Amino acid sequence: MRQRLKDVAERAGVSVKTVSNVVNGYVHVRPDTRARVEKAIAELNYRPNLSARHLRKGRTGVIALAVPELDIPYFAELARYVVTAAAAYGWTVLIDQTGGRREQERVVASGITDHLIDGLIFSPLALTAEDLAGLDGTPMVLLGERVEHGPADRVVIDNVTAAREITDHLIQLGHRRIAAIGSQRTDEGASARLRLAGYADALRAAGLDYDETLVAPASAWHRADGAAAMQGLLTSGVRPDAVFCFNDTLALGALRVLHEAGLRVPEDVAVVGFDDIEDGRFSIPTLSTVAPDKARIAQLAVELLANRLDGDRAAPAKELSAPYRLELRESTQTP
Amino acid sequence: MRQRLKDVAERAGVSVKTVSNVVNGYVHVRPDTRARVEKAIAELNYRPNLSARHLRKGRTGVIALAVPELDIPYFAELARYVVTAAAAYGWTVLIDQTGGRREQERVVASGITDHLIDGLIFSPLALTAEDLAGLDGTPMVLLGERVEHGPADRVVIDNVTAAREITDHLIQLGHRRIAAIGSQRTDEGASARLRLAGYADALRAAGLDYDETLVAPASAWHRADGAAAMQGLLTSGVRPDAVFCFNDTLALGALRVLHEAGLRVPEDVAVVGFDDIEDGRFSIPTLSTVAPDKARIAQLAVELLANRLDGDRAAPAKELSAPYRLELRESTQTP
DNA sequence: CCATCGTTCTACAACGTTGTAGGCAACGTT
DNA sequence: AACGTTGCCTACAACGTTGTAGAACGATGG
Repeated sequence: MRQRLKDVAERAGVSVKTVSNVVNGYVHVRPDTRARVEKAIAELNYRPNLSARHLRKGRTGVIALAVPELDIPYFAELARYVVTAAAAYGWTVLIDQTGGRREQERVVASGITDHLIDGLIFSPLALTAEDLAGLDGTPMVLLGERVEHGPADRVVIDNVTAAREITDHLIQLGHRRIAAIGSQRTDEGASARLRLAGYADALRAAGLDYDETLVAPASAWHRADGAAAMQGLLTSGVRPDAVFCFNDTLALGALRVLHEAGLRVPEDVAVVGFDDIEDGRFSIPTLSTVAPDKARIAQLAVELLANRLDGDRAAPAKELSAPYRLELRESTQTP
Repeated sequence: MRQRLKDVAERAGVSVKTVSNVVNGYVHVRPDTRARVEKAIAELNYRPNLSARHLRKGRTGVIALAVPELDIPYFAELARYVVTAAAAYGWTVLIDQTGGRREQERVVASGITDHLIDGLIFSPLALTAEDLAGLDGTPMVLLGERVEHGPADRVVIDNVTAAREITDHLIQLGHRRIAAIGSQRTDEGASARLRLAGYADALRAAGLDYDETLVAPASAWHRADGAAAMQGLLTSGVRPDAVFCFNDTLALGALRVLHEAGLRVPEDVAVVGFDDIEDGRFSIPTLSTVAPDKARIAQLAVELLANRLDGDRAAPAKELSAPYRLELRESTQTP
């Protein structure tokens, strides 16, 4: 059976509250009493009941991270960093998968994990600012640009500038017919919109035309979608000499199709991605990409949450920006 | 502020318990009362406090999944399936990363998530049966062969047979100098030991010698470790005509090194992996592998946990086996 | 018309924890 | 010797929920 404070108290011959004081490190406990209690705790293998503690204190020590899909490497890597960053605050992280579906995201946001968690780090795909309005509950930190002007703290990276820079890298290398893969019609694609904007900026700055036939949509951003989009570009007859994929998994799918078509990367077609997932460091060829500082994103998100929890919950929403850098590898440069 | 049953009760003009009955779908509530209560719930946006409910009922509706690392694609994919399978039971899944460190695994097993979770699905790397003995707490389902004859339910796949079959596939193709990557000296590598045994079995059955110089250890099973091991094999001068990597990420690392060495796959060296992660379906070349039925593994694990929670907690530990199949792709066969 | 029964609802206690208020020694100060 | 102060400890209440016991009510059967 599970042991309670009461069991420990009886065994140590003290009151329940004294045991509680020992467990919580309260100062005014005589050394010998403390020792007796600690002995009893050890003998009974006592563990506090977090639900009861939470009920009393209003804190669980658990935060949630909600992402669209765990088997998208970017989110898996991010999850790892969040878990690490949260550990510094003694927090456990509960990970939620929304599938990117608005309904599920709404449920998460409005607190399916009701009262079980102290706060939420949330990477929404489909959620709107309205869904978030009127939410009074759990403190929340948003990742990415999906919800602008929302009521919650945010951590972002400068997608437009990053996309411009990586596109510019392709231009510097002499590429002129640069395709883009990953645009999205729906208004769900906030990242897609910003990266497309950066891409267009770079072309304009270099005096290149923005050619719609070179822009391939991708409803989701998996390898298979990248493969399909690349296939579409090739069969439609437009012949890009470079491709900017809006994330790395799209790029890996594109690499695969280029390989099957007998085109060499980077000699015939250069390819860049976005996210810097581990796969891209070992793919053939290795993948040039925009590398957001995921550790920093996670750390900032956790810090924002910590401040919100300890500080003023009504303070105006803050927005922090995390750095990124370009990782230039074989897919744009011969070794 | 957060709303409680009491607030709803006052607004609806009924007792607290009646609101509780409505929330829990108790039958004997007059339709008009129920409607009034539901109206009040909606107006106040009431959400039950799970901690309080748990304290009272002894159930949280949360289970934990503990894996070594989330950014190992196999575990990320598995996590996805577990979350899906658990949803069928109305459970939320809390995901824990142990890093494969024994100390952390011990903490998780002995219930760091104390009383917060109803059960635990656990994929240990370093834990021993002794660590688990004497644990009376949370019901647990173990994944994999790490802990044999432990006190908990298990879901496994037949690693030895699977390894034998994929090795045999290489032998059937005419390969004779078949290397293995991923063996482990420490007793932590239960999967490694079993896969190595299957590999040796296949060689023996075909009348081939087991050559120690062809067996490369890998302390962890990341891409970088596979790359290092493959590099080691190549520089040591042994010249395998095929490589069995004990998981897919090792294989992807090996593919990369073979590519850098100018060796063609599968013409010069055939490569197989284990796990069937998504990367292997898009790598260049695509990767032949053993494909464990991850969805089934997750489903069985969740079912075992459900039975344990609802049924006899003292019943003898059960062990279930999940199927697998061979996925033969380009890395062993020219298209 | 009364006893009985089922339905609908309420009051109370309890889950395990911690904050608050307070008691009792032992101590130092006047 | 009387006083306040400090250290150590205990008793009690409360967090929000649900199980149990039972009250009030109307319907049913004899």
